[in-house]
Formats: sequence, C-alpha cells, structure tokens
Amino acid sequence: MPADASVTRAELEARKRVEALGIDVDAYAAVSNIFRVANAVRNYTERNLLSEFNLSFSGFTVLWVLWVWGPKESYALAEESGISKSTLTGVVKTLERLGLAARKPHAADGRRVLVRATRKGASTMRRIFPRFNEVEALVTRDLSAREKENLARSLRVMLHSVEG
Amino acid sequence: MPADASVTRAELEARKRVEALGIDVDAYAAVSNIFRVANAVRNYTERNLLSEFNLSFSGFTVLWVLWVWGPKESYALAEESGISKSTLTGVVKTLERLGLAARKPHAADGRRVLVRATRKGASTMRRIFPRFNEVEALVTRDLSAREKENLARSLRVMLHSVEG
DNA sequence: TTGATATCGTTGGGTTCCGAACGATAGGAT
DNA sequence: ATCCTATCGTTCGGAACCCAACGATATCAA
Repeated sequence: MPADASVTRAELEARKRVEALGIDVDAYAAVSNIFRVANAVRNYTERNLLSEFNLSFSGFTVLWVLWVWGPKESYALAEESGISKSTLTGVVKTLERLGLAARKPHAADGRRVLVRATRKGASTMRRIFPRFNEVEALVTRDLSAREKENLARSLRVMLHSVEG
Repeated sequence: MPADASVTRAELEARKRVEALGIDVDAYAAVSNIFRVANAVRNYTERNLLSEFNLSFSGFTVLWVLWVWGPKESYALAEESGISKSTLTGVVKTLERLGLAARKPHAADGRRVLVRATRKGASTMRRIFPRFNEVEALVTRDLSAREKENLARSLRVMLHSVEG
C-alpha cells in the first residue's frame, strides 16, 4: 500500500472519538472521503478553470446536461443536475445573462418551459470540457484503469442504494 | 457484475457526446460519480436527519470537527471543514445561536479566536453521529467490507493528488 | 361548464457560500 | 517610537441553495 493512501491524521482522530459508539468504520471512511474529494475537486475546478468563464460549478453542470441531452424541461434539468427547481430558476437566469442558455415556452403546455444551450453555450462547453476532463485525469492520475473502474462501479452501487 | 452497478443512461449519453474529443472516460466516470453520490447523500442526510436539529450539512461538519479535535482556531477549522473562512464566520454564528458552539478570544494573540463545542454541542453530536453513521451504512450496504476499503483507499489517493 | 385536483415554473424568505476588501493586531525593521 | 508587512477574523455584495407557498395551466369528473 503506497504511503499516499494511508489513513489521514484526521481520520485517526475521528476513529478515536467514535470508537466506543459501535460505529461502522468502513462505511464512515468511505463516505467521509467521498465528501472530502468532492469538495476538493469542486473548489479546485471553480478556482482554476470555471472562474475564467464566470461559471459556478452548478452553472457548469446545468450547461453540461443541456449540452449532452439537448433541450430539457426545467424539472428534469434540475433533477439531472442535482439541484432543486427553485435553484435552477436562478442558475438558468445567470446562464441567460451570460448568453449561454435560453428559455422557450412549451408548444402544447403553457406551464412548461424548455431550456436549451445556445450556440455560444455549446461552443463554450466544447472549450471547457476537455480542460475539465484534464482535471479529472489529474486527480485520478495515481489510480490504475482498473482502480478507476472499480471506484466508479462502487459509486454506482451506492447511488442505487441512496436513491432507491 | 450486478445490474445495479451498470452504467447509467446519463453516462451513456455523455460518452456519446464527448467520444470524439479524446476524453479520458475512466477519469470522467470516476469523478462524475463522486459528485453524484456526494450530492445524493448530502441531500438525503439534510432532509432526513439534520433538519431535525436545525443543522445544515456545513453546520454538522463544523461541529463534528470541533467534537473530534477539540477547540480550534477559525482558519484551521475552516480548512478542516472544507469551507472558506468567511463562510465559517456565518456557520459559527448559527451554531452559537443554537447554543452548540462558543467563541473565545486567544490568550496571547488579539487577532485569533478559538471556537469550541459547548456541552450541548457535544451531547448533540453524540446523539447525531450514530444516526449519521447509520446513513453511511445504509448507502454502502451493497458493498463488501473489501469494496468499502478499496473505495476509501482510492479516494485517499485522489485527495493526495488534488491537494498536493 | 363548472369545480376539484394535480402539476408546472417562479417567487419569497432565510441560510450558506465565495472572493475581495477591510479593520485590527502582530512582529520585524530601522 | 514609528513604519512596513504579514496575518488574523469579519464584513460586504452577489450568487447559489433549500423549502414552502403561489399563480397559471392542465386534466378529469360531474
């Protein structure tokens, strides 16, 4: 086991604290490290890439979803982006202000709204995504292909457990 | 491979979209699923556990750090909790209002502030953490002990890459 | 056609979140 | 003693974030 993968001092302190409480340490270690990594990657990306485009991480995510899936209704777009529909209203407003996304009313249903990426939005994503992927490659550079696959698979299993 | 771990439709769409761009798909799959899981677990916990205590996820995290490490200066507390120091000011204010944390000036340095968990804060953590760990166990229930360990180890490796 | 019910997106209120700028304090240097 | 510079925590402005409530629209029954 490489030294880089050793349990951090923070984890050791935490284990000491909860030792007597009958805690599932493996579950704790897995979940807490997910939050740590997500936080670290999010902050790194916002600072070193997205700020260049005046995009928040959520703004990037929403635009990414639109780019991948094409025009989408608000509810589905919020769901897929992992934010609430009220938050989405604000994020889309920001994307519109930046000229990256646009709203159009649904043809048959007056309640619904379709959101789409503009041409500028699409071209922006074509520029950002390869660089975003460079960050993804950077943060996983010390994992083998096999390890990356196992990681992704375990996470998909978790996703099923928490969403089901 | 269980069906639960199969690649989601969203991932397939995304791969189609970026196929031609020379993307590191393994890195993409690993990182994007980290965000998905972190988001899902965070939302689940806020709704089904922390709301009961009027705690945000950040409030819980900060209180957890104080509980594990004991009194800490603001900068270190923010660092360990994964939030900025300006955000910490607000979170600690909220914890103070709830009677869960307290501030005290540093003995030797007038600029510094020490934050600590109150007795009520500590007893609250003793009540919350076992239930939080139940959620951690729930979301990892379909992973073997070996898989949980591998997951945690891979995440520690990533943490080292992004923070170093 | 009217009324009850459901489902859209938005708004309102309040918290969290960040970077940048700010005041206060510290610690040298001269 | 008085600058200069660094380092604390806080404040400020604006975005993101949630839930609950709302207005508008749709749907279906009577």
